[in-house]
Formats: sequence, C-alpha cells, structure tokens
Amino acid sequence: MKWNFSNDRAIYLQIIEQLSLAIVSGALAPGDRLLSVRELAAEAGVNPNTMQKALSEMEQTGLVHSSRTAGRFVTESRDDILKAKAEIVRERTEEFIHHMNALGFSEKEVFEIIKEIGSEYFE
Amino acid sequence: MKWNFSNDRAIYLQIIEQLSLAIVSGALAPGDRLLSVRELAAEAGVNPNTMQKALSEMEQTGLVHSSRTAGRFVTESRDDILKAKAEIVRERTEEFIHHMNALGFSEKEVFEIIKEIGSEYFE
DNA sequence: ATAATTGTATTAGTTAATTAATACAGTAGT
DNA sequence: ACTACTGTATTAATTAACTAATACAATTAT
Repeated sequence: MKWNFSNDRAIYLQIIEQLSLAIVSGALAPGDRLLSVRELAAEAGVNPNTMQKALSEMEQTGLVHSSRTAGRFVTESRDDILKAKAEIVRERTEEFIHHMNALGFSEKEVFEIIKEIGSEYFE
Repeated sequence: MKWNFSNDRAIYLQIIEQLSLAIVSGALAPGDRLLSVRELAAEAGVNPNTMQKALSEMEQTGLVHSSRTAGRFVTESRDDILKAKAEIVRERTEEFIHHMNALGFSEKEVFEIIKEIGSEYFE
C-alpha cells in the first residue's frame, strides 16, 4: 500500500482516511489481514506509535478489528463497509458542493467544470 | 464575517482559506478595507498573533496587502482575484474527482450523486 | 520447549501551533 | 501637539502531535 502525507493535517488522521479509503474501495477485501503495526509504520515512514494510534482509533469505526496476538483484520461485514463508503461519499460530496455553491456556481456550471477538469481522470 | 473552525487543521490555515473564499466569491470587494488584526482576531475568537500570522502569510498570494498604519486591504486587481478563484476551483474539483474516482465511480455516477445530494444546496 | 511475532503500554524528548502579554514606530483625526 | 489606531515584533508558556526507545503478555511456528 502506498502512503501519501501532506503536512497540513495530523498524520494519524491521514492514515485513518487512506486506510478507510483502501477498504471501502475494495483494495483491501473483507477479512484481509493487515500488515503488523511495525510493518505498516515502516511502509508509511512513520513512527510505530503514530501508526498504532491511527489503527487504534480506527477500531471505533468498525472497519478493522484486532485480535491481540494474531494481528489486525479488515471487518468481514460487507454491510459495514458499504455504510462507511456511503458516509464517505456523502461527506466528500457535500463538502465539494458546499464549496462550489459558495463560489457562486450553479449545478449546471459544476457539471461543466467536472467535465472539463475530470477529462484526465474519467477515462 | 462568520468564522468556522474545525480542530483537525491549523487555525491559521483555515483563516487563510476562509478569507480567500470571501474574496474570490465577492463577499469582500476589491479595495475593501479589512478589519484590524485585533478586531478580526476578536471576531474569529482567536489570538491576535494567530490572525496576524494568517494575514501575513496571505500577503504572498497577492489577495491582500497591508499599508503599515492605514490597515489591510483586498487587492484592487480583479484579474488576480479571478486567477485565485480559478486555482481554488481547480484544486477543489481535482481533489473531489480524484476521490470519487478512487471510490470507483464513473463520471456519470458522480453526476447522479451530485444531483441527489446537491438538491439541498442548489436552489 | 522455545524463538519469533503480535498488539499494547510506558516514559521521555522534540517540534509546531496557539495563547498571552507587551512593546514599538508610523499615521490619521482631532 | 496629542490621542488613538495601525501593522509588526518579541519573549514566554501551554498543548498536541510525533518520534524514540523499550517493555510485556499472549500466541503462533518451529
């Protein structure tokens, strides 16, 4: 897994975001075992404590769970994953729309902008 | 002006963002005089030093400039404001599209999602 | 059995953001 | 002249995030 951090937000929050995205996007499958805290920390280039903090906080979302000595796993509940995905979609979309609305763009104009800028992303 | 801060990002960065948005959206007109650092700090509920840091950094963008004892003003250059607006639109849109693409949505699906979630925002 | 790996806990040091409390020099209005 | 206000500078204290270096108890693999 590839990690990408900006310096304008807490790293552990970005870890939670990126790991959640990997799960809800299907890059990590239900029941998949994660790398160990130490391995993930090395992979992401952060301190093990920082990775542990992120993973530990993520337990609350239900997307991952840990079994003491066997490791940490993606939830087996596809339903929970779908719910988390829906929530992320809603949050991101609302934030974007709110912003574009504040900038004075109509829905129609937003579509035009996406068509133009999105031509590089959407094949 | 109404301020709104979350605790997951540095306050001075959020000040820059919100003030920039106010300018490029036209809430603040070219040449408008801003409230003093102390007044803005009181209005936003932050320390004057934090407001000063935000405003001082914002000088670099060219959207505001200060004249030592007279106060601080929005740039008179409508062109600079338009350029800043275009940049903000591009950044926000790319970020959103990138996210939705990572979640597996096509351009068509993104439009559907915006139509549904955006119905509360766009008139 | 025993060696290695797991998540977790603890203590300490560093850095950046924020608040706090002043201070100063220049200008506008009176 | 003088008062009030401007942006700016400085020094200090506090807090949260991050890193560092270990340690431990439980389980898996050999």
